[in-house]
Amino acid sequence: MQISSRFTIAVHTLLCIVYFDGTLKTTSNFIAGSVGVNPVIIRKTLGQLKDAGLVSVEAGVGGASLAKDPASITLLDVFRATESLGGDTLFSFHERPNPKCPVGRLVHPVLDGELAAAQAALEERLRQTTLQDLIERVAALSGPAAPTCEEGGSA
Amino acid sequence: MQISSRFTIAVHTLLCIVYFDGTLKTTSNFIAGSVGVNPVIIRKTLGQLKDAGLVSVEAGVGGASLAKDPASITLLDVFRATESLGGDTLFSFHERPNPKCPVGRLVHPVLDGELAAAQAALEERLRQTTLQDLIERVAALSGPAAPTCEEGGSA
DNA sequence: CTTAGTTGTAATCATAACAGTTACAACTTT
DNA sequence: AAAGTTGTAACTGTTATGATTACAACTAAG
Repeated sequence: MQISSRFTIAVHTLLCIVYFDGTLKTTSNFIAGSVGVNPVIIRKTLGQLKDAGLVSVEAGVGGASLAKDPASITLLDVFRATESLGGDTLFSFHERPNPKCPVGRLVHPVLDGELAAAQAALEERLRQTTLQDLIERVAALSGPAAPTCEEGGSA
Repeated sequence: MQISSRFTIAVHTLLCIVYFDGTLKTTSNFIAGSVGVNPVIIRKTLGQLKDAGLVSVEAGVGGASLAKDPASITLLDVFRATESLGGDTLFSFHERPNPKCPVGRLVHPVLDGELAAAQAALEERLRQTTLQDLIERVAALSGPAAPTCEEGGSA
């Protein structure tokens, strides 16, 4: 089972907001055109990012902007904002191990720590990359051209 | 989105096979009683573990046994055997980033490496724990009592 | 004040994955 | 031949995802 695309959609959304900052109004429709998904998906994503304190969205007029320094937003922040594990761990566990069996009784004590450590390793790696890192790579690769974006490119 | 419970079910299955080795025949029905799931789920899990070369299953007579030294089976082996990402990565990516947009064009080159690194960190941590490690903890916690298992404990 | 554009959210729909369950052919030992 | 087991197919129910439509609330511009 894969981790949902909400995470990469959210990163893409943030990159749009930063990349086009000051030149274009980043509405949900515009971002949806760059990401290639329905605008409602972007609105929900922006809602999650807003709840996490990463962006602020202009009601009515439209357009989103960063609420924090891009150097202080890590991929882990985005991951946690969008992959709502909400109290749950990344790994799901079968729910009814038999308490009358030694293995069933001990599988949680024996395995939980390992699963938590693996999740922690993933999250630690995500924490090492910031939005600033990513936007610098985009800027380096996209060159000095003015930031523009034709919508409806591949639908 | 969580990683499916197939992984922990498979680990539980392997622990049963090792723990009851030589004392009880570990059929899919028996293992299902310890894990707390339907026997067909165990058969499918055993099929995946067999395909990965981790266990061998006796057709007809019933019962499964390890095909390798427990010290040489890591959680990563089990993870790859059961979470059939089959060519795919752990993170799923939105499928239609707009190639006419700089961000849409560069989101893959910029982000793919980070996602791969995060997945590698998770897998590297899983690789550090062997089935031998886990079974030793079970043995230590379960004490010297003879290995038995009453089925149907919590269903 | 009206209009246009946008956000936030609800409601539906289709699809896919998962897990439970039943059923049954094929196989092995007794 | 009989009993027990595996491997697999088929069907069901549940959950998550993503697409889509619709609409009330909001803001700025004219």
